[in-house]
Amino acid sequence: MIKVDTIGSSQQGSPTRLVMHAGREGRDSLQLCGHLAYGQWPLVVTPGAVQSCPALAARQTGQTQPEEPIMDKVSVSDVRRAEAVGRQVRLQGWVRTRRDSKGGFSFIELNDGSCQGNVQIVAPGELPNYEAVVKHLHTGASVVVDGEVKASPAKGQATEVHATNVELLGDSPAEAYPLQKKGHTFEFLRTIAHLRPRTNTFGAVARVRHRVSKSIHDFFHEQGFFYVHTPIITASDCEGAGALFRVSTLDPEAPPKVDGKVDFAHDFFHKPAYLTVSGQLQGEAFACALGKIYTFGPTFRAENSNTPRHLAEFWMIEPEMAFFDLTDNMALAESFLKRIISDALRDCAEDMKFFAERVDKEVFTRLENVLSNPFLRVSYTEAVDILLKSGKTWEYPVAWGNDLQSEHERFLTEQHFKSPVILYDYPRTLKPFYMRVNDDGKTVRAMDVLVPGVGEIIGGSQREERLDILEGRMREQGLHPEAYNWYLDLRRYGTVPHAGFGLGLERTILFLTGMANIRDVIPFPRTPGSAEF
RNA sequence: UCCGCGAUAGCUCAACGGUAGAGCAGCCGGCUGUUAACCGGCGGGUUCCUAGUUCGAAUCUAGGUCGCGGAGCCA
Repeated sequence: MIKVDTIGSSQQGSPTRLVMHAGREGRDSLQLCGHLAYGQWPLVVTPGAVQSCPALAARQTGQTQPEEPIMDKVSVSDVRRAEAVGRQVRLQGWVRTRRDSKGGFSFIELNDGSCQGNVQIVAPGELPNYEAVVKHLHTGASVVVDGEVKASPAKGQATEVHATNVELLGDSPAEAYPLQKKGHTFEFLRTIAHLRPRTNTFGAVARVRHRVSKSIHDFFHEQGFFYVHTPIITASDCEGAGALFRVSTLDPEAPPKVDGKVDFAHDFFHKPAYLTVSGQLQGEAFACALGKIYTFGPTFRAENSNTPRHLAEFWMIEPEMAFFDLTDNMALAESFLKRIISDALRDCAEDMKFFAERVDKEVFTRLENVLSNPFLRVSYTEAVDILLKSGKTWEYPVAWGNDLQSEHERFLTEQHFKSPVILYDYPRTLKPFYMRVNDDGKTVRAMDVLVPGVGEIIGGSQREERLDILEGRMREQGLHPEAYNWYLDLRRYGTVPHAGFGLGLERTILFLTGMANIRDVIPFPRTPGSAEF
């Protein structure tokens, strides 16, 4: 008997590298390390498992390996490939559906989340538990299946697994399990957010979301950026953007008071504290030291927004670059978005095909259009001219100095240009203090990237690096420069031109997948009045 | 927060002041290398809550709750 300590393995589908410490007693351990093709290694083990291991015993004693059934623990994704034919495998997953044949056997559609598709298990009537277990497998039940991968004689799949063993791990009573073998509305699935990842759509969303997250890290790493973890709790109540969630350990029933007001000097941080609405200011500090950085983390807005595009808790990516001007910033934003799209199309082909067929027929057209065309650069002033000359009647009036509304942005990107558009140089009165003032004195170096279908997906700017002008802008907006002392230090000591932007992860996933509601592209959405699960 | 729409079987919906139904799924049976399988049968309801109008309310009225869409705020 051998106690397995650790196992390392390479990517599935390629030769497997196993590192195994197998101690017979105490410190008498053996590390095996080598590149072994599938089929050579008859182990189905997990760390901590105690089991007999003839192959390892053979290695230790120099004997040849015994002949016995060879089982590789593999994913559904692996066995659906034609190359898997002939392999003996162990699969673990959840039953999607079962179809019985009076020929005396059953088909089981098995999914383990590794990919969009299921693998068809052929379970013969000869299995000892066929009548008792297999014929009562319900949607949602968890099973272990051993068997041989064979080419499928019927249409619909390249391979199927002929089971030699089917073990039920956890039943899923059909009369109670909410997920049925039929389409459900996203609205209903939101009420069972803990089960919805088991559906086609939400599995696909989760895999695309993972791929996008990885693309973000890959892209920035390759470009020489450093990932900086900016704080989630902030004690500066003056970040400007949006309503804040308060963080406090005071007793809400009886907070300490001074002069009738809550005395935050007795609170955990000795002052009022909040959940972050942006890591940008801290990001600037690190950009002004490391050159190019990005943040990627959760962000919180306490706004009472009830729309398919807003969450109270969402994930945001905020790159910040020293020695970048607005032009550099736009170029980065464009290549960044294009990279995310092309990675997803290449590496999530099956899931993207699902979205195109079942969620949004336009998704490929839209993404390919974005990939193959340069993003247009249009100044705010030009955009206002276009809107004024469009002959359209607007619910909100268009005039230089007015903020652009959803209807204006949608017109520009969806009807007028039919392409992603970067709008830049907005009136200074519309934008926050940290954006760099242009020589005209009227506009600031802001940019918004608008995409068809979603609207604003990126907002950014070149930052104001001149101390006196920055302080003036703060006062202009009713802020106290003293409260931003550390931020102003970045301009007092070795100030540099720099720029950055923010990208909403969930809005990016909406854009990529064609999903319509932001609550359906985050695992457990938090919205006003709703923090279930 | 404002405007609009909605809430009926596990799910999706119908019933438009007069006995609450269908499809799907579930259960049972039949049939089949099946694949959103198909065919037959069966069970399944506090019509969101509270109050009101009425001989009678799923239906009309008022208030509330929750959900969805549009707008604002923004990513």
